[in-house]
Parts: sequence; C-alpha cells; structure tokens
Amino acid sequence: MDITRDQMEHAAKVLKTIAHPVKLEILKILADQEPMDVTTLCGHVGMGCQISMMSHHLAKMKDNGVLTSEKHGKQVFYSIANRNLLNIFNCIENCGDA
Amino acid sequence: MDITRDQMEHAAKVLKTIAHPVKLEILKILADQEPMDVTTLCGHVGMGCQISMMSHHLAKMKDNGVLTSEKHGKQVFYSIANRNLLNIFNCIENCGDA
DNA sequence: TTAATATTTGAACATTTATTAAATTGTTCA
DNA sequence: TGAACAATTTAATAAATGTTCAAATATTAA
Repeated sequence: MDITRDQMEHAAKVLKTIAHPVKLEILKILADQEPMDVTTLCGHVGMGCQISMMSHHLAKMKDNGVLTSEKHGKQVFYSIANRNLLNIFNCIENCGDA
Repeated sequence: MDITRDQMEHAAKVLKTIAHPVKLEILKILADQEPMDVTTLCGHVGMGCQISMMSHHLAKMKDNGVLTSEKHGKQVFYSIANRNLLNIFNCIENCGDA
C-alpha cells in the first residue's frame, strides 16, 4: 500500500498515456490479438479512423513504454509491452459505476 | 472482458481525471484518512502545495465524480466517491515496472 | 527504375490542462 | 459590525494534447 513519489510520477505518466478512448480501444484490441499491424488495427477501431492519427497514438504509447513494435516488410506490428497493464480493465469494470 | 464504447469513454474520463501526480497523491492520502479538509490535505501533499491549486484539483475530481465533499463550518471535507477506484493502486504496483 | 503500399513525420490549429496570483464568498467569533 | 480564516472563483498565462493534412520515408513488386 506504500507508494513512493517516483512511483506516483511514473503511474501518472502511464495513466496519462492511456487515458483516451481510442488508446484504450487499441489496448483492448491488442489484448485479444497481438501483434497487429497499423492498418488492421485502424480497421478494428472503426469508422473514421485515420491511419495518421492511429500512428500518432501508437507512437506515443510506444514512447511511453506501453507498447512495443516490430517491423516485418512494409508493415509494423504492435504489441503490449506488459500485459499486467491489462488489469486496468478489471479495475475499469469495477469502478465504472462511480 | 467485454467493454462497450460508452464504458470506454467513461473510463477514459476517469483515468484522465486522476492521471496526475498530485491527484494520485490526493487519492492516496484520502485512502488512508477520509474525509479531510482542504488545508490539512494540502499539508499532507507537502512542500509547495498552494491552497488554490489544491482547490482546483479537488474541484475537478469532484466534478468528474471521483470525490465528494461536505461543508462543516468554514471547512470543506473531501472523501472518495467510490473506494473501488483505489484498486488502481494495486494495478499501479503490479504494472509499474512496465 | 518506377509505381504502389505501409507507415511515419511535421506543421498547423483548436482545445484542454496546470499553475499562479488576486479578488471574492462564506463562516465564525470577538 | 468587522477582523480572521477557509475555500472557491476568476483571470492570465504557459504547456500539453488531439486531430487533420500534406509531405517524406521505407519496402516490395512490376
């Protein structure tokens, strides 16, 4: 239950990184099927998803250590860096009624 | 494991609300002792905490349903609206190494 | 080499966020 | 009433964010 100031800063950074509907959606999709390339991911996110936007989101998530990527041919495949992070979805389900 | 788009939006809103070092600190402090008034809370947060800043943070957290408040005399006491949200700290401890 | 595809990058812009100081409201008490 | 205290509000400003578009970079295949 004891959390240092550094952990607090780090936690805030991670939470800030994923606290966005599209970014949560990305995590949810990758949770079911990873790795996945940008275009396919964009398709799963649905209507109005622009590749460029997707790429920006993915880049930020990667920069902040939430995702990893691997290039195969023309495509870049993204994965979740640490699947422990997915526990946040349980938390979301339980706390959702707040 | 299935989360609707609305839940996603709501989750993003909550996460965005608390994704800040001071706001997480506020939650941690209230987790141990609630309710607590603004000045005391500010003291616990530590050096450089300004009442005005604290009030802004608290107002936002209250607006977004994370905290509740009650006025007694000159003081306003804040509490955590739904302690289930505190599960996020377990999540933080486990996912922190990402 | 050129064309086509996948992705990234950078600029521009609007919106939101965090911080600080100053002014304001509300409450208690002498 | 008015002084003292607690907290909120407002305004100003800087910094971060999200989105879109256009241009640039790889990579593959013709």
